[in-house]
Amino acid sequence: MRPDDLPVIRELELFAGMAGDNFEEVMRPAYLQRFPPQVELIAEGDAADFLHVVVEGSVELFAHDNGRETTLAIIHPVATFILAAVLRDAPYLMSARTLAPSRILMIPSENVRAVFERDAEFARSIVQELSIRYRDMAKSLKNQKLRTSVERLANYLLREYEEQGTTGIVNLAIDKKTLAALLGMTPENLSRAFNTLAPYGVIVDGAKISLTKVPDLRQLAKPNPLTDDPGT
Amino acid sequence: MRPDDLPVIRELELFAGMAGDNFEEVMRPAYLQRFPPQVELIAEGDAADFLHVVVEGSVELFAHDNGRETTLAIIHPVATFILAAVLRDAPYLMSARTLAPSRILMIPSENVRAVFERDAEFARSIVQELSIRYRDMAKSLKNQKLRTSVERLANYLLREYEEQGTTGIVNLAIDKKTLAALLGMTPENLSRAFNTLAPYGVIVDGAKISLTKVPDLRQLAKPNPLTDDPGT
DNA sequence: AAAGCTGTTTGACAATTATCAAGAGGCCGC
DNA sequence: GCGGCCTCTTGATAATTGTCAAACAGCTTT
Repeated sequence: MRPDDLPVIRELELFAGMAGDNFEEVMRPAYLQRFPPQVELIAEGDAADFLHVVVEGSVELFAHDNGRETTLAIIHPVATFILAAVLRDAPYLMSARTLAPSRILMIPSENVRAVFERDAEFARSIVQELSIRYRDMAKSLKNQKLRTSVERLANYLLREYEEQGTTGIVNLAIDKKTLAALLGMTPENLSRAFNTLAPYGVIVDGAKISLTKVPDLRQLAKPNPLTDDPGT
Repeated sequence: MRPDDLPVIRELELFAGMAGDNFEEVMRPAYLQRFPPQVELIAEGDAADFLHVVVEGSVELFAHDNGRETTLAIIHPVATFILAAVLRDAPYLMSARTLAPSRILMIPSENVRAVFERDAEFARSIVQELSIRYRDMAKSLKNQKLRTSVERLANYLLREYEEQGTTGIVNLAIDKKTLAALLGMTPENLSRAFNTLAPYGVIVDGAKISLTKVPDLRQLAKPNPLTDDPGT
């Protein structure tokens, strides 16, 4: 592991409060690895041997059932994934693959659990992280059950619009195919959903989306903090 | 609170391991209240002032968006709900209403958080509970995104079949209307989904469902522990 | 430049799901 | 008993979403 990576990880809310010694102990057996895109890091059903941290790049969490596949979340640096499986020592419910060239920190689960047992501050952080993740998952379920595909796309665009600084341009960081899976629709339908949004000022040019009538779009999307705001 | 209620609550995995003094402290300011059916206990957006425990009866967690409503979970005794909001001191993402006459224990959030800070065993239990809830939510999302409504119904019936002791009879504990909302469909469609399952040995008589061809039903439903098994 | 590949888009069509309207059946109060 | 109310079901229809096939653009490889 590069020495200049540690501080970045230390800044992660999950690790920020823990005692120095314990941080050392968690990190000593960890290793940081570089992966090309489209590498499957974990597969659903596998034992949760490592807590993963996306240090650089991005990771897609997806799952299968019935021969179908869907995307459940996209993880951007710096964040952990599959924390719940690690804490319960249970099989992963999702698979994960890199979307971009990525550097992934892998911490053996037993070390995470060991330090959790004796570092109260770390335990507190874990609870906060888990609560956020639970709530994000609840929001995703509401989004999926209560909205049509066009509404989901509209709200996604508005969220990205805010996160990317409310310039009129939203850059899609992921493939349209992956976006379709994340939004719970087929790529064909995503394409049509973009067309449906054209009268609301949504202009598509590859991965570059212009939003020229944000108020109109907002009226259609009816964004709701209790469904949309991530990380609260 | 009745004296004979405390032991039941103490048995809850969440409270089982905590020190006696701390259990006292959490319970002293708590109160146990009786509610008739269809009482709204909390509303989404409200501040999380109390951790709720269903001691008797049952509670539906539901949410709104866009004028539509959906059911996210049904809570049976003895279990907590809205733990994540309490821990984060954040607004509830879901509303809750009693389905049956119920007794609900309400513990002030600050007491939960206070004891969490100093009882390591309690903290451990909270992490386990949160992890389970997170994973249940992830399973619900997979269920919703990867399956058709008929498949969701078939898997629901098979889960109830197992939980109710694999006699050929499954008793629906909830309204068909509520079941429809839980499974993410309209009541009309639930009715039709039952008809679709008739050739697979599903015979409906009010709330009493007979399953006469479980292997056939299983072949249709293709149940998957990573989507269906609750509480793991 | 041609061929092949991937991602995306479009069209035609089918399956799924929702909506609206109406009716059947059970339950309760009067 | 009767009417009203509720849940549930059924039918007709519409909206939404998915599937299949084809075409195209942007790439890279040869």
